[in-house]
Amino acid sequence: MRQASPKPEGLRERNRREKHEHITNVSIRLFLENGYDATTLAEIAYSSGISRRHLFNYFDSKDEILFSHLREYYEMIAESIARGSPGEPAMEVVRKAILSNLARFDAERTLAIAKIMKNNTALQSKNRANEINLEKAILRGLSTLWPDRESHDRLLFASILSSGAIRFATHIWLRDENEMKLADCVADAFDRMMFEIQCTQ
Amino acid sequence: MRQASPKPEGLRERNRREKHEHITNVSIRLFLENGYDATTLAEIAYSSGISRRHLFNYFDSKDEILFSHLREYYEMIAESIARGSPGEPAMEVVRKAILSNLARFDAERTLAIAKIMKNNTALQSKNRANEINLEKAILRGLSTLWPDRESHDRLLFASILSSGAIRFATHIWLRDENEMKLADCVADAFDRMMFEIQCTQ
DNA sequence: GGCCATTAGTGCACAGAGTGCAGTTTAATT
DNA sequence: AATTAAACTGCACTCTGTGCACTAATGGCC
Repeated sequence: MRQASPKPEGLRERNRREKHEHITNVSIRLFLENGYDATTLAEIAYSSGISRRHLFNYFDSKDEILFSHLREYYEMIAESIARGSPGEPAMEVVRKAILSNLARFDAERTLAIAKIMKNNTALQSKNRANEINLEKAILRGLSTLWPDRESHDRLLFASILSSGAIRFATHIWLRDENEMKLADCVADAFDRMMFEIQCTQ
Repeated sequence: MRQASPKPEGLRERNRREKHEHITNVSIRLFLENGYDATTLAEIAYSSGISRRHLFNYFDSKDEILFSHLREYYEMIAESIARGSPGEPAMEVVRKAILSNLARFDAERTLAIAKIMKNNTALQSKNRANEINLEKAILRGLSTLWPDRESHDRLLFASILSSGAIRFATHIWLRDENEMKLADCVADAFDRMMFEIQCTQ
């Protein structure tokens, strides 16, 4: 182990992270006020106090402003899965990883983004496209835990089912807003699937 | 019943369909030759013998050129599911609908498009986003078959699982190109899921 | 402190996707 | 033949995203 992982985080790194956060917040506010399509990158840049050109040093695209915060969350999931117990069924490992990382899930921001996506089918599609990254992260984690090549298809299958369960849970959670806690929705969705599936490992 | 459904298909309608097909073929050829990103709509229009502006009377966007042919296929699936037997488990109805419509699935075009998407992650994402339409179509079909509101969540769950199985099947089929028939891949994927799932209906 | 490499940040010009609009041509209907 | 709707074109425009050349700020190092 080389120097563990704390990393002192330099001033520059911190500034960057904070500005990244700032731009995201400004953007979400503008999206909520005027709609996603009607908000141009020029406006976002102006309201954030930077040049339009410089936006692309923080986000690769307009969509990324909404979805990039999920990237590190997905990465955490992958790592958490990789640290799971190989004796358990794959789905159970994923379930535990999701539930144990739920505290780090930014529910408030997700709710705001869901509001922005409402009535914008193009954005919903992009959101869906982004979910492929969750599935890939799950698969990556599972493949680390069970590196043998012959189990790859089984793990792919498990990652598809898992991300399906998560999507189902999120859907219920967003629909019955505030009626259920996200953790319960996720637990229910996995329960439902685990109950119906005889996970033969 | 008013006039049934045969519809004589007027000359105009037919011309439109043929031109639609023609543009698609031209585009796929260009995409294969020069890549998706490097092929502009202006080139496609020129090679198709129409104006760039007029392309948008056939396709809403560049992506649509690749994905629109799936639209009517998905619609067939939905109708086929809606005609299923309500006594069977939902997953079984979907499985039968997929398998019985497989002859109408344009495998050749799908292979070409898969080739185009290879090494283009943005396009893969868009492809993934498009799959939400299959899931919606499945859910639509199932909801027609079981219109009672209280089973909606169960049907949503089934549509997520089904489209997951289809995606798994397609993945295997594309990976082991020509090694297995698509029908077998689909059957296997559903078998696998139906075997592992105790479909309690 | 002063030098230096790196990173933050700007401005400009450009390409390509997609839209609105005003207009012309073509084809089906009566 | 006249009418009407659809096919089709051209133009000007907006917005996203990129390449490039450039300046400003910052951290490390002597």
